[in-house]
Amino acid sequence: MINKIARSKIRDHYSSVFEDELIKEIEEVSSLMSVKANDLLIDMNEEVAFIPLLISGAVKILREDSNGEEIILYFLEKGDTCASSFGTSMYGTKSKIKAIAERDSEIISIPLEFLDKWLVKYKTWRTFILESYNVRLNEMIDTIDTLAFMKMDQRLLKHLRDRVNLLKDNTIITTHQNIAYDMNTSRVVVSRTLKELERSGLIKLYRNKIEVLK
Amino acid sequence: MINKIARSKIRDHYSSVFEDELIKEIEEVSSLMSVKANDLLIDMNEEVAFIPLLISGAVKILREDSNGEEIILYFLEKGDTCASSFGTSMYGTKSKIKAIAERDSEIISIPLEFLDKWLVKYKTWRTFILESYNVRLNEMIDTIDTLAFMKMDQRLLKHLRDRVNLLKDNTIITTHQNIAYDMNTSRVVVSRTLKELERSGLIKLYRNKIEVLK
DNA sequence: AGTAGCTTGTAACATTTATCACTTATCAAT
DNA sequence: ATTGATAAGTGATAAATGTTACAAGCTACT
Repeated sequence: MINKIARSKIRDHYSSVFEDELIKEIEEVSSLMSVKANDLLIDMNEEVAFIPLLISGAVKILREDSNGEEIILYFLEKGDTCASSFGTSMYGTKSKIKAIAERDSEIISIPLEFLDKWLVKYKTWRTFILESYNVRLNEMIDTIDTLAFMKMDQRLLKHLRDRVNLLKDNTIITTHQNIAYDMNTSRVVVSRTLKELERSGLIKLYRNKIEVLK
Repeated sequence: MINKIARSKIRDHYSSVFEDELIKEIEEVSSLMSVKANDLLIDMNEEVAFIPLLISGAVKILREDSNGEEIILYFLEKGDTCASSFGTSMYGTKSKIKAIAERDSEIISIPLEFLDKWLVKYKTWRTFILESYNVRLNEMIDTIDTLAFMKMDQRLLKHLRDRVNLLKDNTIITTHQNIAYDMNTSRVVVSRTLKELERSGLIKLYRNKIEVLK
C-alpha cells in the first residue's frame, strides 16, 4: 500500500480512466518507485515481474542488438504503461527491450497476478490494456515507417520533434554523440545532418543544446 | 453459424487452445471466408469490423507509406490472428496495414462485440488475445532489428528464410520485382544481391524461382 | 518460326551514409 | 591564463544502396 501523496497522483492521472473501485485496488496492491533521469529501469533479458504504470516523467524504450548497437523504439509518457512488459511477465520470457528514464520519473508497479484478475472484473482495465497494446503497436509501426521510408535528415528532424513533444520544451539538452547512440548512426553523421537542418532554418545549434524552431 | 467442415477445422486448430464451450460459441457466431493467393484482404484505412482467425494458409501483413511504397511487417500462419485489427476495430479507427493472402487461405471472422465479452468469460480467450499481441509486438521488434541493424544481403537472406519457414518449402516461387516491392528496394538491387548470395552458395536462382539451400 | 512481354543480368553512374583524420570551440579546474 | 577534457565542425574517402540504361533469356501465343 502506497502513501497519501502517491495515492493522490494516481487519482490525478487515472481517475478519468479507471473506475473508483479499481483505483482503490491499485492503491492497495501497488508500490511506488521514483527514478532519476538516465537511470536504467529495465535491461535486455531481464525478467519483469510487474506491470509498470508511469505517473510522471518520461521513459525511453530502446532495442539493442547483439553487437550492443541501439535504437529507440518509442517514448513513454505519464499515463502510459509498457505493453512489452506484459508479455515478458506473463509467460516467464525475458525482456526484449531496455528502458531508460528520460527524466526524473515516478512509476507504480502492480504485481502481475492482477493483470488477469482485473481483466475479468473491470471493463476500464480491459480497455486500458487493449488500448495500451494498440498504442504500442502503432508506435512500432511509426518506428518502422521511419526506418524503412525516411532518410537521415528527416529521421533526425522527427527524432528532435518527438523529443520536443515529449518534454514540452523546444530546447533539447543533449550531445550529438547521444543522439547518434539513440539512432544507431555515428556522431559525424549527426553533426553534419544537424548542420544542414540549421542551414535550412529548422533548428539552432549550441553546445550541448539544440533549439527546434519549426 | 458455419458449416460442418469449417467446424471441424476450427476444432482441429483451436481445441488445444480454447475450452470446449468457447469453441461452440465461436462456431455459432463466426463466419468462414475462403480467399485465393494474392487476394487483398484488408487495405490501408479500411475499417475492420471483425476479429479474423486464420484457419489455413498464410497471410502477408504490409505497411504502405504515403508514396505507395511498401514494406512487409510479418506473416500470419494458421492459428494466428491479426492483433492490429483489434485496435482498428475497437475504437473505430482505420487499418494502418494491408493484408494480402500469401497462398489460398481460410479465415473465420468473429464479430467484434465478442472480443470484450469473452475476455470476461474465458480464461483461454484472455490468454489468446494477450499472447497474440505479444507475438505481434515481437514480430515488430524483429522487423525493426532487420531494418535498423542489417545490410541488404542479410535482410534479403532473412526474408527468403522467413518465407521458407512459412511455406515449409525451400523453393520460393516469385520474381525479383515482387521481392523488391516487399522490401521497399529496387529490382536491380534485389537481382544483384541475390546473385551474390548464389555465388556464396546460399541459394540457387531460376526464372520465377529461388531455391534456398542453407 | 516469329513476336511480344516479362524476367533477369550487369555496367555505369549518382546518392546516401559511414568512417577516418584532424581542427576548432567550449567549459571547468587549477 | 593554462591545461585538459569534452563537444562540435569539416574535408577526404570508402562502402552501401539506388538509378538508368540496355542486353539477353525465357514463355506463351499465334
